[in-house]
Amino acid sequence: MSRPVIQIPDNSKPEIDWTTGADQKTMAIHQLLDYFNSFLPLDEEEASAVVNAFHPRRIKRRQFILHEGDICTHNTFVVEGCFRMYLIDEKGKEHNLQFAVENWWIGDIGSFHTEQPSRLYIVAMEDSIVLQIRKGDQLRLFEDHPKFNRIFGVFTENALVAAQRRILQNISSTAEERYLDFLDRYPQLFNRISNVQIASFLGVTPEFLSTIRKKISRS
Amino acid sequence: MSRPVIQIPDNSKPEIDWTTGADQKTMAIHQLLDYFNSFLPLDEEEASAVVNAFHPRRIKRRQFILHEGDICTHNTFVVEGCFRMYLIDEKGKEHNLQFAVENWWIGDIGSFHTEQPSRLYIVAMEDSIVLQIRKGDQLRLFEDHPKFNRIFGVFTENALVAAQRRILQNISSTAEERYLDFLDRYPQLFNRISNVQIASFLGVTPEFLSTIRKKISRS
DNA sequence: ATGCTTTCTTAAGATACCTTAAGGGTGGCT
DNA sequence: AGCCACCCTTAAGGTATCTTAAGAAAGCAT
Repeated sequence: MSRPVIQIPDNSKPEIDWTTGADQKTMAIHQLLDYFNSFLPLDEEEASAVVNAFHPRRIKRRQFILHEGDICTHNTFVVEGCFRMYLIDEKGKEHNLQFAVENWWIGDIGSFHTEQPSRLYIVAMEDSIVLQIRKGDQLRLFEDHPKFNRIFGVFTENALVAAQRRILQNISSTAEERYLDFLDRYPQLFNRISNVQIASFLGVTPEFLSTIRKKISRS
Repeated sequence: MSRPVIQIPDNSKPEIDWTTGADQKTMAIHQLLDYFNSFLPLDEEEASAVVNAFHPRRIKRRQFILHEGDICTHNTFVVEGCFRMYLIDEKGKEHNLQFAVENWWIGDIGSFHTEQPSRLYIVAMEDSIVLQIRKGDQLRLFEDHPKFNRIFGVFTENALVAAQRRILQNISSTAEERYLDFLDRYPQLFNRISNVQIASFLGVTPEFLSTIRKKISRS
């Protein structure tokens, strides 16, 4: 029954063969530069500082880029692919704090900033390509080119607004409302991520999400 | 070094009589400068920029400093007193997103940044004294004195980390665990704020919080 | 003091959500 | 092809939390 039809046209996917040369870094970096430019246009110097500061990396499905106990030393920009960041509680259950797909950032900001061990895991849910910047390089970027202070400041603010929104929803809405809002808000995610993971993000069991979906499909 | 040159009235009592002259602004501002200095020491110029940019204001209990539909035009530093920021849902129920007491910031960052009408209310729970800065003045402060970019960046990051922590707790913990954590985490708040408000912050009804408290007291 | 509002509590019945268990479907791997 | 891992669903019974209602205690206003 009305399971949402999954058709991902693959033609949009820039198939990147990492082995064929230096172009891949160029392509990935270009995507990041476009992204920065959409916030505040960069001049040549700033753009080349970005090129120098970020390093590309291929991540295989199920590969971790952060593990509990590690210090989060990199800030990560997703060029292609899909990640989730989660916590494992005392009972051994996973709870998804965040997803990240193309043009999203991911990392444990707390650990990155304080340099204390993280309690979080970040794992690739698909084969992925990322650009990473080390903390020291990011600080240098901020000092040498103050514009990045502003840009990253806006990212953090946006993340905070989204987090506050989610808190309000968690304390005021039912799981069904949260699920409907998720579908509305993240159309790029819901046909790409398993319901198990979405349930964990919403804070319900997969079984209960299933009954919610059944109820919705009857409407 | 940098302790800004601001006259401190010898009177160490926090009792502020607004009518007796200009000292009150001095005292309030001094508290804010101390606060900034505890993050990054300010030089004289920066300190005097703060003095010029922030305006003191007395807020009476039950008085609003932000109302749904308003655009949040100020960033607010609490010198003395206590506030809560909340949302009213479709059913007319209030849900507390945040509290703020001495040396905390409060405001609807989303509305402040986008200049769109807010959906939130901010109200004083006690007679209070605040220092406010207008958005334009804050931007000017950032431009003229880049250090404030960093300082406010740290504030925002800390707020984001706290918000993420709360999300994880909401999706992984029971109400009792959340309440115990609240007591642990905000000892300055729990004997100052009514249980009705705490319940609304935790996302439970006051009745249920009452049964939680009863259960805890029996241990 | 008298009343009015707010707070906290208690309890009974309802609803949201979880746990456990089971079965079927799909895709990857050999 | 066959097996295995993972995902999705369904259902029964349990727990967490809400709703409604009521009453007692504490603060605030007239």
